[in-house]
Amino acid sequence: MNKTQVQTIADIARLAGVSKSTVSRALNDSPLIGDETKVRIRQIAKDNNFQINVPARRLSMKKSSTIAFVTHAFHKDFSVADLFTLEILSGITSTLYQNRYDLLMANVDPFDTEWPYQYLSTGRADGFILMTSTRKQLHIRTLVEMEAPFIAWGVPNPKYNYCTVTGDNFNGGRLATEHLLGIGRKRIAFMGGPAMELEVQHRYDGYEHALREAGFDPDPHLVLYGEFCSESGTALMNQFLDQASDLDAVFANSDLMAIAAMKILQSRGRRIPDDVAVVGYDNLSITEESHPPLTTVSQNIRTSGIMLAKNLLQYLETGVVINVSVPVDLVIRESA
Amino acid sequence: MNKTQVQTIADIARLAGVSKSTVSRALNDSPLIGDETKVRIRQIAKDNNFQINVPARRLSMKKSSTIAFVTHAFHKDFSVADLFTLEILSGITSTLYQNRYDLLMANVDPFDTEWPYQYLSTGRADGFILMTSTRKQLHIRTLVEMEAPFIAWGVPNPKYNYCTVTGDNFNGGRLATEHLLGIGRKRIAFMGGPAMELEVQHRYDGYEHALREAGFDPDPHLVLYGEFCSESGTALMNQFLDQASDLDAVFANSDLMAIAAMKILQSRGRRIPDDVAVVGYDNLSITEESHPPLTTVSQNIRTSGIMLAKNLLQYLETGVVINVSVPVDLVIRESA
DNA sequence: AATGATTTTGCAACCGGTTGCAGCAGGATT
DNA sequence: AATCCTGCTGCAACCGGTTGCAAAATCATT
Repeated sequence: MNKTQVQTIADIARLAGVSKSTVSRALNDSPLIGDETKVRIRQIAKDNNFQINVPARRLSMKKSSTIAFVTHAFHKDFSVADLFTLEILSGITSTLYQNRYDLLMANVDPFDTEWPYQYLSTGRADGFILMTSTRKQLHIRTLVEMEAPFIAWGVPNPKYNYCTVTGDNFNGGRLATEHLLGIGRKRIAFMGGPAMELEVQHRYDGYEHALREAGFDPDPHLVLYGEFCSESGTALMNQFLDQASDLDAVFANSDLMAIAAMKILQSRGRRIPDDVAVVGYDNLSITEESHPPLTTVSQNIRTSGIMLAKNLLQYLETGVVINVSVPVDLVIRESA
Repeated sequence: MNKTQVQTIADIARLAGVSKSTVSRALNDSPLIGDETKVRIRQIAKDNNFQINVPARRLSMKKSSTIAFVTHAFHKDFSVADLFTLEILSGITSTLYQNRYDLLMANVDPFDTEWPYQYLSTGRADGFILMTSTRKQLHIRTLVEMEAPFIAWGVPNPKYNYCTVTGDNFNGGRLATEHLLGIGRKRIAFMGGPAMELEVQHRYDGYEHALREAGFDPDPHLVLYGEFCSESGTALMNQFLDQASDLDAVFANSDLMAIAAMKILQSRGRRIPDDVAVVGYDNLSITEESHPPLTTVSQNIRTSGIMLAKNLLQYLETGVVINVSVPVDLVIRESA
């Protein structure tokens, strides 16, 4: 494809009248090579559109410079439910690109516990960004026991020591609830994600904290748990309306849940935010276009993506485990 | 990470009492190796969780077994506008996985025309799946002139010979329009994507054909062009209502446009489908949850993803250029 | 001019897998 | 018994880049 005859360091060496090792060192900016030689060699490489052979380099360096992005696509197709995953990819891909790393999409069978070997032992990836929620704890245990380098989105499992990036869930719960209280709502429903998830628990803690600070006791009839998806939003909103029809606000643990909830509310004759104010979570791009546009807790998705990539590369380099809690903000639109 | 001492073919060779070449041939099922030897070596490899070193293999084979997925993330973050790209990834990743290929996410500066070298000349990727619509024709020209292996989603540019997968756009336009005519609509708006895109032109052709078959002339006031995104859907719907308020149906060139259009219709007092029937395009996962659920032309996204991957691998192997038109179906929900 | 120190560059082995060709062992044929 | 043929396995070179250590070149000092 590159029609010139210059394809290897040996070719450049021939043109420059030096040895391969000199060319390699010059291109890698080694202090062992004199400046005049270095400049001359680099100019020859540039003039000939020379590109280093990456498999050869990876072999000799014993390093793939590739990160595997672990999703659930193996057992369930991508859909709007994965919009958070898509949006966080922007920060990840751009950061890895800047650090000259590749990002590969890892298909992982959720019932397979040997899959990291297929990436690490083969030299296809140096580490993993764990994004899937399908059997996440199993994957985390697998990776930890295998001492495989990885970082996960979400609250760290206190049983293990590994890198994570999460949003400030407590504060998110608090901000959302304070806002709803601040606009005069009193019967605020907590539409939770999976109850076993720590971030859901922390968001509940923030919600409860804000209520108590305002002199309210949480009402168990106003607390339901599901999944972070539209279907749950629909089901839980219907259930809320059946068991606590006097609710005047909903704090949903995801935008998808919130938007689905709004549709149910509207279809059952409630006006948003007049009759029921709604707050979501994440600040996905769809929130600007929802009907009405959704007030939501922003997880600073791009920043979180950047942190996921940066901290994994940091871990690969230094072995230092970092757990980051990214600040959240409340983005006020029309639904609350 | 793999704590056993067995990490290379040389290690397996030592355990089996044979040479490296015998092990390599046995693992690769070469007919030169006797069955008894082959079985024995494979058992040893399995017992020791042996994994071949992929950089070494790629170096010696001069083949990366990696496909680069070209998106626009370099200059614009991922958002719901990229939901089609996300959903088509499922078919792509699973097909590449089955064929033992990796998929890497390629960040490409839309103003850069040298980017394929960074993947091909370096041996990081064997070919590209071109998904971005940002400066797509420039990328196509770049790849063609460079004789780089690639496949693109969309109608082929007749100036060049390269692999493509597209939906049957003419038929899609026809099906949507026939359906609207069949439920008694007469003033059907065509909400087009970018006017210069061939698939948009073909969808218009199908729309026009269906109208003429039913004895109608297309009304220029009922035809507007924009982009395949929500913002365009909003703007064009407003414009339609201003210039052709008597329209009784809309055929939008994407689900995102259609859903945005429905919101505008509803906000201006029109009932869907009573007053205005709406048909979208793609059959993204959000169409099930739109309000009302959207009738849409399905592009069989998963099948299209599978074809993209399969046909690129076929091209890499045989050099045969394949242009595929995937059949579309009309998925009838509540909006029309 | 000789010697020592420093700087610069080259040699060649290695990273791990693949494979063309040679060599060996065993069986068949003369 | 000798020879030939076939099947099986091993040798070692290669793929392209990196780098420890040695050698060569240059500069400074005596």
